[in-house]
Amino acid sequence: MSAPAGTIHIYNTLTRRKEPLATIEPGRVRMYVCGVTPYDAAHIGHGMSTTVFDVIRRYLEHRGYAVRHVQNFTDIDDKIIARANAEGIDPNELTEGLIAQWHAETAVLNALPATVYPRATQEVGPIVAMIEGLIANGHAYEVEGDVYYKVRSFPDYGKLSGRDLDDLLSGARIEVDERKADPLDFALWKAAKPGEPSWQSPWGPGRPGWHIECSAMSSTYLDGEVDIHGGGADLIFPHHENEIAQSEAFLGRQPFARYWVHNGLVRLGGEKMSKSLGNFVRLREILDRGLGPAFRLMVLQGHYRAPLTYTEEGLLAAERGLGRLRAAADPAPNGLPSDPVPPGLGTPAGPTGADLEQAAAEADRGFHEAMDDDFNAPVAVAALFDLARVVNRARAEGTPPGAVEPARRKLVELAGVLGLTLDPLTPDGAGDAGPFVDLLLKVRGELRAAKQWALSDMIRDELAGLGIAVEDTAQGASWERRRG
RNA sequence: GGCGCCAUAGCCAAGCGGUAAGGCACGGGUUUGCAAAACCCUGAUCGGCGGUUCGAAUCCGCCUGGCGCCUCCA
Repeated sequence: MSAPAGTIHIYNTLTRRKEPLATIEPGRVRMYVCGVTPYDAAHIGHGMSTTVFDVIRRYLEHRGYAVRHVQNFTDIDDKIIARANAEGIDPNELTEGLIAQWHAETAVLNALPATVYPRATQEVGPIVAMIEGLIANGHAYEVEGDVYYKVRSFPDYGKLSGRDLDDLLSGARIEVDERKADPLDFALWKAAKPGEPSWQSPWGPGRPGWHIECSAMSSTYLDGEVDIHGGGADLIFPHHENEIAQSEAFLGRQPFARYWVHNGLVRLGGEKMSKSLGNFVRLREILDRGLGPAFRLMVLQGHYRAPLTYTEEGLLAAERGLGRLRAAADPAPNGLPSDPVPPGLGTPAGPTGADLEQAAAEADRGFHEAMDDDFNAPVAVAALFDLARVVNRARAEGTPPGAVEPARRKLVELAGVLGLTLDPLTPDGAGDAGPFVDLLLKVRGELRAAKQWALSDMIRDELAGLGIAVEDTAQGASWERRRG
């Protein structure tokens, strides 16, 4: 095992600086990541966010923290109601299906499941209680069945997004609702319109506003105080700003969350990808092609706070790179058995076991230094590639498998910390065709033995056309299914 | 109009004061019956102009070009 020693530093959107991680409880991290509003299929922006926070969580756990990871579903809102109406189904039916799909897709992405997945519709009690508290302490008011948050009552409003209330007003893109005391006030509770799903409340039937559910759920599931509060950069304003206003006004203390962490947004064609712009790629399109791992690597090769420019070319480049890592991580490359020769003994050629152990130690150190520094995954990944090169070179130069093994294991271990599984592709992916491919290659082996090059090459070319890559080695032919 | 971010080799992308990580692609090799895979070699002075400094891609100013938020959004 590795023995990381440094302190983890995290960039905090609130202070705009990297800060050493100091958790509320030693050895424990309370992490709240804003989940989705399930009204449509997940796109790759959700995939990026999921991957980013999965890696953060995995790394924290790797460093010994017990992470309580809460991720919500905001399963009631205008868009859900509109979509359900359009499809002629109940909103619950819509969200149930999409939430099930979400779980399936994030599992394929190899994201660890959250500790808890609370849903807004199942937390109405705590939500109502919080709104009542905000009215009681003067931070909210009711108007005709709606309840609004009084933005001017919270002096710190704007501290997360760096905004000034008067500047916001001059933005002038806020709809004027004469019933609100201030145009910037936002809804905590919306009175039900005819035909809409609703819950009973002291202000009549209605439903929660957009931001209050996260305040209530983080309070309920993380005892009102959060270590890491995360989400996409597009949530900084107004969502997280409003969450702070609600939670800190309600709890009467601050900070409600210590570290605000935001991932950069996926760009497509030079601009932000989003459902509202209509320029999105569904996550499923990538997963169905078996490129989930490549997607993860693509995300990891950029910094989590920087925007990620998504292109098909970039995804395939990641898949190629992943292939190299997989080759190095393969315990029995090209059919070679990984014999149990002790490291450092009688190495006839190539780097010695000691060389490889040193390379593994260097990779380990580089990896942890990078990840400790605000989860600098691209640098950590570079350490993986460096180690992979050392492993492949050693094999090429004749270092015995046993001497290579420690470095190979280190590669698999570190990749695993990032959620990258480096299993070889060979067995899966071809389904029932596997035995037939084996048979063809057996025949081809006979042809090659007889130097029937034209025929044997034809078999190889035809298989390539079917997406099966054949490689000849000293130990015979191996094959794998190409992804992409 | 307000707030903020970015501009690094063909593409993607780290670095954030001491003389440019990594990935993909391209080209040249080694290996191979030929391939593939793997390995080796090869490429940038960091958008432009000034300034600070012994020293700047890294700090400051201006310019140009992108982008995000201010409205639902991971």
